[in-house]
Amino acid sequence: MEAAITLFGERGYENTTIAALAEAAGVGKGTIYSYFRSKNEILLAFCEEELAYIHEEIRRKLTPEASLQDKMLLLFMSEFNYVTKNKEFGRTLMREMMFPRELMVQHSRKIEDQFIGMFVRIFKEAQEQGQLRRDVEMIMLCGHFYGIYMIALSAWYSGRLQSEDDVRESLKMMFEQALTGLMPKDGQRHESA
Amino acid sequence: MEAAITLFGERGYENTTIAALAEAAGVGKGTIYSYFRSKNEILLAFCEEELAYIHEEIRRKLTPEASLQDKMLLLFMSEFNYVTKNKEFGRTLMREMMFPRELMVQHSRKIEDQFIGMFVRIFKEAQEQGQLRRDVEMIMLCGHFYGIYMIALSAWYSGRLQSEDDVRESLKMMFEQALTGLMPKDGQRHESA
DNA sequence: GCATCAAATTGACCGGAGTCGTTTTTTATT
DNA sequence: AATAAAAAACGACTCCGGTCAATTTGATGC
Repeated sequence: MEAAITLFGERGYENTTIAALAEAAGVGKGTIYSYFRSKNEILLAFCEEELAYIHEEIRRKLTPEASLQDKMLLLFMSEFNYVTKNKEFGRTLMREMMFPRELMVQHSRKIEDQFIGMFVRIFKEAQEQGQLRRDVEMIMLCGHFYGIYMIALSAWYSGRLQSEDDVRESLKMMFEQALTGLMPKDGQRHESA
Repeated sequence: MEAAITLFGERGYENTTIAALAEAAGVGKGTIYSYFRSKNEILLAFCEEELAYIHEEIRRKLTPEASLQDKMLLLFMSEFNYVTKNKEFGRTLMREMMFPRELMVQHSRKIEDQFIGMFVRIFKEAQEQGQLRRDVEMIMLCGHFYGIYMIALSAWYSGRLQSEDDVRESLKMMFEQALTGLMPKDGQRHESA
């Protein structure tokens, strides 16, 4: 793991070979595979540690009196900055997180659960302040917000959103829309030309 | 492409080697790489064709008088069934679609645009019937619905949602919530115990 | 028919992920 | 200390995606 932190940081994930990792760790190539089942598993283990740290940091930055939107924005933009510090690294991570192979499911779940923990805390506060419906399951709320984040991230990877600011603006707008709903308010209905 | 359709169908994407593809097509390995830049590019090209066909089929099934939710459900469940017919094939496709490498961006955009075309048609109808706000950009609407689908699909890949029915139910519920909004209606506010 | 050049084709080759039979180290037993 | 058994470490090897220099094909002009 120490070798991974060093080498992934230095040259990125794809440019780090297992052989190099083994050498840096002072062990044989085969030994690595008796602790990790694949190169991607090393990445996830690596991120599990890193993200736990980052989440702790986010938690400290979160001011309880901020609006739900602002909290979400802070959380996801921190995440975004971490994931996209190295574009190719983040891509591999997100691919493995969102669409894990059978072997990786436990890992990606563990990381997801870190997220869910933070979300739930924030959502409960928001419910108490009357900013969020109480009749929507926590896991669904997570889904709504994370779904929006995923789409924004994906749009960034495909070049539809180009800058960090584009991403922030999109998130902000979509959070607002998700909260108020996509249906017309009754008054606005039937204004068709 | 013909060889790809045959072999991907027979043994799946990962179990098809470029060498096998070349042999089946009756050409050398190198020749393939003068038409496609990578194995994944073959996959995307393959899906571009397939999906165009499937989308045409969906379009035929869509009854104009159905509710927005029902239309979306039909569309995404068709998609879901296609993508998950072969789990590993779908995983690779979704990974490449959502988090494309620089080289693949054009391809994944083309496929996305097929989707967006369908969405826009449906959304316009829904707006005319007063089922959808008019002050939200089309691309944002796409984002909301596709985001929900992505999350559901991801939950299926990570085992949180186990059956097709679980996925359908989740989609249904989340569409409803996205339409009505996650904020409390004014009446319900401040009912905290 | 022949020469020339561009385009297309090819498969030997390369690098890296992952496997496996062998060797080394550790632990347990007498 | 000697021996046996279990665990850990190892790196040569396999497999496959992708590259590239060499070769073949085909078009054009004389």
